[in-house]
Amino acid sequence: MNKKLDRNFYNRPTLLVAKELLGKYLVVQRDGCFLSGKIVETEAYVGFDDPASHAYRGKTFRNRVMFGHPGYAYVYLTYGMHHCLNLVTERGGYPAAVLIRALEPADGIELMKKRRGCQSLKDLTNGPAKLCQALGIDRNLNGADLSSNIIYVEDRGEAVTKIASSSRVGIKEGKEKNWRFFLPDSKFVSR
DNA sequence: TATTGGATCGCC
DNA sequence: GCGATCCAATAG
Repeated sequence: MNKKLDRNFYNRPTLLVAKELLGKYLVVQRDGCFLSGKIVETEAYVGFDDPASHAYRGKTFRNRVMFGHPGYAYVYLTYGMHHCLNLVTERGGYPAAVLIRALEPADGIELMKKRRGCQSLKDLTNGPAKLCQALGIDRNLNGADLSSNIIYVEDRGEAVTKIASSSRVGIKEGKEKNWRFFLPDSKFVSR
């Protein structure tokens, strides 16, 4: 019943992918551990003219994965200590990705609690850096293929009824774009 | 080569 | 509200 999202899913307009990722499950399995969570919050970063995007000033060593083919993970370090996970969308050569901002923990909750040093279910994965820490996502997964068995997103057949949008979080420019999408009824949305 | 500030978090 | 702590992008 669970269906892994393939490259065709990611090779579409980023805003559409960002919305359709809501309600799907992010899975990370390594070292005999199976971790997953339902995606409840995303943000889109699109093209050459989006001042909030890492790609705005052109291709660099850090952001090169964003310029590559769809269906790969772009993981970067921010504030010198936190990792953030993006899923690359749209055609090769066009920089676009969806930032995964929050999950509802599903599988492997005990390991997530241990890694986060936190017992509260609500605070385990309700932020982009928190979910990376909980699932053990770091720059070793930068460029990872989302059609692999290490990291991927799957559809578990759950219907999404309500989606809300707002300005993106933590950026200075590009605030006029409502490119943050979330499930308004979820307790696991950030902030 | 030096400086600055960031798609954050957790504690004060 | 603020410090932690690395790296990329700027300025010089």
